[in-house]
Amino acid sequence: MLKNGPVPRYYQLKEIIRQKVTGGQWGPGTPIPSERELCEQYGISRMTARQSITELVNEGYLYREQGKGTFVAQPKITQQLIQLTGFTEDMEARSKRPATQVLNRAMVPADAATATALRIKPGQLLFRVQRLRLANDEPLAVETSLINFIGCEHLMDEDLGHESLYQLLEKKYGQPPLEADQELEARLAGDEEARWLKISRGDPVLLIRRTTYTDRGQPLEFARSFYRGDKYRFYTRLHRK
Amino acid sequence: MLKNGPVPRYYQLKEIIRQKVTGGQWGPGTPIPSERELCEQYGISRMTARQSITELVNEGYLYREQGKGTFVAQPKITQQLIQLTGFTEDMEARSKRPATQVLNRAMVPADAATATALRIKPGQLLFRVQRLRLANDEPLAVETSLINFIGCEHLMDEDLGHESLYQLLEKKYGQPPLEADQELEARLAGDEEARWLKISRGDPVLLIRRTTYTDRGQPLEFARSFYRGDKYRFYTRLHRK
DNA sequence: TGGAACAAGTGGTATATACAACCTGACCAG
DNA sequence: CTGGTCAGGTTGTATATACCACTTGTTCCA
Repeated sequence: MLKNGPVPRYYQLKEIIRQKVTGGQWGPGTPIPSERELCEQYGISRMTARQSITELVNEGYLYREQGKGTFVAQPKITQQLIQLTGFTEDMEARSKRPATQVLNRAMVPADAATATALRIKPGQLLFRVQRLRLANDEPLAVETSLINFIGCEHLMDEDLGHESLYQLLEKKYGQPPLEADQELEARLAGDEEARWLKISRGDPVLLIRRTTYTDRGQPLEFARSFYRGDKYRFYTRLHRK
Repeated sequence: MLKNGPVPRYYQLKEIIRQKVTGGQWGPGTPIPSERELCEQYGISRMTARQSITELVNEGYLYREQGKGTFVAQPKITQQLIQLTGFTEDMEARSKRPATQVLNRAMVPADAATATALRIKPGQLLFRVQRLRLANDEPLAVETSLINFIGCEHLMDEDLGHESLYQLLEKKYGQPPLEADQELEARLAGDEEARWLKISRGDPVLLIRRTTYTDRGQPLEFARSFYRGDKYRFYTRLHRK
């Protein structure tokens, strides 16, 4: 019997089911209890149980077959790695020790490419920070972020060597990053990248351009990163239709 | 007033709203009619209207704010390009003329890495096809696909130079690809890739490893592709939480 | 003038109910 | 043995209703 409290019932049930799936209690391919059974077991209505299941289906944990039932999906390999994360969270998911070195920061006017990505007029003042990213004390990437929101100039006073930019944006500035579009490209390292990443000119690097959006779909950040090709792989998941 | 017919009402309303959003009739940031207004306008219940809106929110067209309303989101740049597509569909979305040249095909036993990706035992017979992919008559990628499902040996008889592998799997073999996990890595071209792609050894290439799953989460295909770094960018979208 | 209280609007959660569409197995007639 | 029908299970769609949580504007009192 689920309790009426601060946590919605559909969410309580969702977590119970997710536990059984990720905990291996219900293996891949096995049918979960039918919607009507769940109603009765947990003393909730069918529509509520359906909401729990629907969200888990959208998240890829379950799949439905009309007339037959709802089943546990095969777990995906990259389940953990396709979320929008800052560098710090990304490294922790890969069990590496992250570190950051701020190379420089300034308020700068937007150039044409940046203005297009952020959907603003060229020349508008943005906060720019360039950071060297390390994993287990080795340079892994060099990243240039441009941030645009009302009040972004206060970022000049933050300690971005130790505080997560995304955490700051969310908790302190009320600008939670929700989604990002990314473009990936294979390149050869130029002199500048090679120097920072401690590799040779002509070594392979992964160039990632990222535009980050808030929950309103408003562009918040445009970033350009060079990752060492020999030390970094990018994971993603694609969906049909 | 929505009709009761083969198309569900929630889906009819969903398409109506999507049209107004993508057609520019409702610009970004503008509020759409409230759920209660939509009920009345279209003669449906609130839960039905909610289902339409919920799906559009999940697809990124709208966003909700409790107590305020539902609004049109800013359109994303890569909206078209982040779906799971075969090479042919991918090129069409980029307005390039795709072509394919089958280099070889065979039934081969799975090696260790492939067996892990496809979750099968090493040594199991798989269908393998290696194809050169061209865009506007220029070599763009060389791709090796390994396919595993019961009956995959019949693929030996198909004309994969002109027929889409994904279309075949879906329409003729009842194995619709639904999702894929991908790994991307920047590399330097080796002699073999360089020869096929008409580039030089040491030029940058994007190595993509892809595992494709059916709607049951069953691994269906494991593919390894080398894309010319100077002619191809990969797009993706990330979500928080 | 300031602030508290209230009302009306929004989306969020939840219930109870009904029928349609689809799948499976059991049963029966030919 | 084959094929059709039917019953009983499943998910899919849809309605009507209720209350909660949150936002905004107004009203009114101190």
